[in-house]
Amino acid sequence: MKLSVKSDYAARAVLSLARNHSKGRVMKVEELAAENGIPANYLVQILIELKSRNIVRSVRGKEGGYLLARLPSEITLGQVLRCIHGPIFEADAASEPLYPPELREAWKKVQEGLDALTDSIHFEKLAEDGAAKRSMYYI
Amino acid sequence: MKLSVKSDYAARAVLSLARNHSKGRVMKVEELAAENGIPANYLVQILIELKSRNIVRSVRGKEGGYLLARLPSEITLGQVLRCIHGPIFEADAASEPLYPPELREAWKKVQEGLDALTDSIHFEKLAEDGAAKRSMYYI
DNA sequence: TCACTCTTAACGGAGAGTTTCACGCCCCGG
DNA sequence: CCGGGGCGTGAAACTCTCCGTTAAGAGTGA
Repeated sequence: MKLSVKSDYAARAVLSLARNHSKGRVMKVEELAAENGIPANYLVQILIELKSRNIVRSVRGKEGGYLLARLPSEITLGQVLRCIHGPIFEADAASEPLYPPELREAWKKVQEGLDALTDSIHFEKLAEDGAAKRSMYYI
Repeated sequence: MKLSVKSDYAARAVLSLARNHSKGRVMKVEELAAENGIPANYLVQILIELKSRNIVRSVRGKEGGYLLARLPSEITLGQVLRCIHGPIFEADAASEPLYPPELREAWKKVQEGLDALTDSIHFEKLAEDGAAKRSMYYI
């Protein structure tokens, strides 16, 4: 099972926005794309999905761009992943009537555990970690 | 992110084998396939992968078939998933030099957590749960 | 030898994921 | 009020993995 590029792009974009959140600066799509090596036109679609889930916010017109819709401490990796991929561990065959119930429960348990795990990682911490690591080079 | 049918098939097949493990009975591919609604010819490929990872064992010739290679208590859902899918949460872009290290670590943390979670579910328990649930209908 | 089973490799359709393109819309400054 | 610079949206093209099928090979017991 591979983490799709799309959710990786989404996570990187949100991280970039989290870094600039304290400055209150809006970031253009081009900026986000160049900074993370993401195709700009693809990133637009991702940002729209993130916006519909109230993770980012957009400002139109000249001087427009994107910023976080909420505090970095309120945005988790799990929210971003579920926004892009829906339920993270979904066995669609599990709805069949003759499907072994014990397995269905096992999948559900994994799903819930994964949700809890990814929701424990929020972007405030990620942005801080990145800043700390980067500042070490200046000591 | 969807659980692929392939790993679902694998889990169901191993579960069937776990149920019959105490009886020491071998199961033919056709049997496993019919019992779980899996295309037989596809299941063969899955069983071969499971065999190469020492999860199941095969007996050739007439009266041949498949059985577990180890005790049901020693086989976990995580082993089956990793056998089919490799590392469960792999961000291949994470090896790029300019990739944010804090994100790379976050993915790693998720991966390790998921491995621990899926390895905590072994097939002995699953088979018991299924048997208990089925016996309730006979009370 | 024959019947039965697993073993292995190769093929192709279907569908999702990725990327690009074109055009419409909205807001601000002049 | 109008035009440029940004976002918004949908659709087409392309790639690639997944899923399933087919067919020929090889081991085992009767």
